[in-house]
Amino acid sequence: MQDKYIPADIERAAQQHWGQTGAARAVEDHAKPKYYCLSMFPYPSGKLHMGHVRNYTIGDVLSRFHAMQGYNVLQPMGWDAFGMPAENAALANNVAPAGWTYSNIGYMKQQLQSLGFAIDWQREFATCAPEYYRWEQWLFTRLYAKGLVYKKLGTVNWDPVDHTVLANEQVIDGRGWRSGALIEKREIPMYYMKITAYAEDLLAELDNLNGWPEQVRLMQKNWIGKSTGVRFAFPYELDGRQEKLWVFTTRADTIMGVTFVAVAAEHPLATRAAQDNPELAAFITECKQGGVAEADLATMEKKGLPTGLFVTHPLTGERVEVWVGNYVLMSYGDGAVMAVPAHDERDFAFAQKYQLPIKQVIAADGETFSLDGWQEWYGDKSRGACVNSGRYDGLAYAAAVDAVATDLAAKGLGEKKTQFRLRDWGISRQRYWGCPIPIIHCPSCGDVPVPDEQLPVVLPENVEITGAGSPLAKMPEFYECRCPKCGGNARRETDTLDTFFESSWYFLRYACPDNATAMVDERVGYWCKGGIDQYIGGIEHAILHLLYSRFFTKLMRDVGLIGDLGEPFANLLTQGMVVAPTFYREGENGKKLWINPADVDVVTDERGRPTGATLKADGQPVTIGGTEKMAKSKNNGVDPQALIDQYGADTARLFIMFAAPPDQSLEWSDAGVEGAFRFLRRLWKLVHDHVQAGLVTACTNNDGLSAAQADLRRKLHQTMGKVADDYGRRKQFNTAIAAVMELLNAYDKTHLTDAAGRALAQEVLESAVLLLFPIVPHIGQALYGELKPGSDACRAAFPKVDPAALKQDEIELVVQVNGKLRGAIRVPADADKAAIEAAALANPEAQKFMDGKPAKKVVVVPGRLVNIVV
RNA sequence: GCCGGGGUGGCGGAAUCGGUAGACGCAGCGGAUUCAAAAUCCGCCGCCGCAAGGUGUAAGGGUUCGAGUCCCUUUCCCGGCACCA
Repeated sequence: MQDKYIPADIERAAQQHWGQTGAARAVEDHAKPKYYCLSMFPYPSGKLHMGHVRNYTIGDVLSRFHAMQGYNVLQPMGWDAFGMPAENAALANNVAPAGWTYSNIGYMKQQLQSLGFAIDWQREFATCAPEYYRWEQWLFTRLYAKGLVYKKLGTVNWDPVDHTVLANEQVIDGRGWRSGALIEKREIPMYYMKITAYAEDLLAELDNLNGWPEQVRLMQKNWIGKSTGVRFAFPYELDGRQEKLWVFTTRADTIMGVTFVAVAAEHPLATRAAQDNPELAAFITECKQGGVAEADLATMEKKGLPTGLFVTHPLTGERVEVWVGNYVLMSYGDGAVMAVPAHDERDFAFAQKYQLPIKQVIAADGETFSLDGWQEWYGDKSRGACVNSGRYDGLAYAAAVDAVATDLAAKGLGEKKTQFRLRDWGISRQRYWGCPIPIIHCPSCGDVPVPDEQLPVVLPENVEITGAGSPLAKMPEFYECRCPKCGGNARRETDTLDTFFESSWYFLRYACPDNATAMVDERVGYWCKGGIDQYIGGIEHAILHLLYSRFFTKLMRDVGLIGDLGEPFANLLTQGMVVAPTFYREGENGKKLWINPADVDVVTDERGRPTGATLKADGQPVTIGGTEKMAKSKNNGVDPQALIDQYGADTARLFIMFAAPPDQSLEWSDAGVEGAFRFLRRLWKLVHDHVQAGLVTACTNNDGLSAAQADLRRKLHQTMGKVADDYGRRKQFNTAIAAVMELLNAYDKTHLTDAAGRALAQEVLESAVLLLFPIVPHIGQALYGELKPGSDACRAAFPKVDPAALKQDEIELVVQVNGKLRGAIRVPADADKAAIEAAALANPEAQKFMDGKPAKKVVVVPGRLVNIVV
């Protein structure tokens, strides 16, 4: 056996061995329980980042652990290959998006392989391949036929200089990222998926997702946002016609406090009023400035302007003024809201700003209403009852809502309604590098889906990217076509699909990536039965990707593609972000140039806090930004390759698993990598020294062991139990590693040179190597082969606890006086409460702090402590 | 702004069901080994205090025999907000 741990050699050998034995190949086998372990597939951005290493190491640990437990494991990998960065790279470096993407895939695949993940590479695919995306085009046409895909106007960010639609990410402080132009909202026709038709289902099934973190279920629940309220109308007469202005409210109990209504700038009433009101027209134009991101809309200053139009209060008959408010969203509900300034915080601020009337209609016991400032209780529907509300006076929330709804219904002006915050999913993108939408626009037949025999609509790969408009719209050879229905000249849709489309079903395709005649087949039934056993990915996907994937599973069920699989992901582990500091300098026109942390020296004060930073290249200061998730856009990614090259894959894997529990965000620092490497070298040396002294048969019971040796064997079997629990139930790997470190510390301190000790040493080392094998498989493969010549760690079972080894005659209990730790006692493991109490009271340390006073109470916590209260 | 999560030594973190705060590791300090260095090994290591002891889990309050853990308030940081993936 080599006396030195040389990672490069053993990692090459181990990977070669796994390749030759097909160790990671997954084949359907009904004799074994299956374990489908899925990690979110990467976007091929160029090279792996730390988040990938973390994500895929977690997946590999769980895969290998379950394989050792006897499961038939599938761990696939692929590429989420469509997306905006490829177009940006094309612009910046004058390379074709396809070529750029495929070369990134090549590099990143080799990086993943060098990390030794047990991935079944035969199932690999990239979503930009026509063999993949043809099936989503096929599905699109089915959904279109069912009305689950439809067309309507949607609002986008429009760059008036580059004449192009921008993503929210490309709008910075209201300006286009390249042109610097002020962004405008623009309405264009887009295709939408009717996810709202499944809102009730998507909400209800959250309750059954016991394998999901509570926080993710809660976020999805709030995102779907079911609320029950009342949809009702304010009648009005305009241009000689009787009309109705519809609004939705969850606070119908406050309807008598309505002092104005507010509509969105895009609302037809606002458009009509602006016709003869130049000031209002100017305000509406102003409202159209800026991007469409909700965070921007919600944080901007609330502004409004009266339209000069009035509507009639449906219950009081009073005239109510209509305002245009920049905070009212056309996309939510009817694009109009009733305003009750007394009982809605936003309306309160708005009314104060514009001196609009505020009418109190709810009173709570012991509280005084005042216009001096907003108080929490004004808007609390769980408190108080109606006042100043005529026949509703004295009614509390629920009763008042019922009474108001009944009265509105009697007048034909409203009814109770369930509303969702969830909106339909806009899937059209005015971009090149995506899956073409399979629609043909015919002047006489309208929108016609592309027939199956003409699928796939292949995305041309050699195009010129200019950053202004979609390249496809400039390619007649792409868009000129014949109508499938009438055969006349027609134009192909040039928009592409949102890339979330690809990632909403890829996990099913892994079961049957080679099927050229169908989207999915019966193998999905084997691997996905009861849901994918473990899904692992970043917490940033907690809402959109996971919700869309759940939605797609239901769509595919309803199109008859798969049986009722239920939810796609039975167990979900949301890993925390790998975050790193950001650094930048401001270029011309205030544009931020992001600088990689590796190129920066941070200056800290004596307490270790950063006080400034300089660029290594020129020694000049750079600005310190926030600590954010590692991302290309902020250039704060740390390349794991240097780590792998210097220390090997096992050290990289061990270090990132040891640094923090998986669901916690991890602030990147490479301090401590050395320690991970040192631990592996120490493990190597322990095994080496033992092997040099001669292999023996591992001990299987406590016969002949000294007391100290029995302690070590107990520690070993406790550790086995702890590590299995950490891997299997808790999914907390840092504590599993710490437990094995403790075990080896104890091993070092125990005298093991006699025959019984040597057998115990063999047992400890064999077990420790297998306990760590899921995390550091290369060194595990090598060391297990040395400890048991001719064996293969890949086929070894996970160590099993011997209950006999855990037995203990005497235990130690802590003694507290008034909750403060004062001493310790040793008692027989089976001592009863009275005996423990007596021993604790007799403890000299305890007596000292009892100060001669009698015990008022003695609390005995079995196996832990005794608390004496005086 | 709204929704979700988090804050524990110099640092990463542990404490799993309300029961010994700081496991394990990093950094640091002292020592052994060495011609020297690297590597390795042994010891120390929250803060105050000579010690006895006191004190300490973002801040403030509460519940409890007992609170890092439960409740309330405040504060800072992170993720998401529908066209980044």
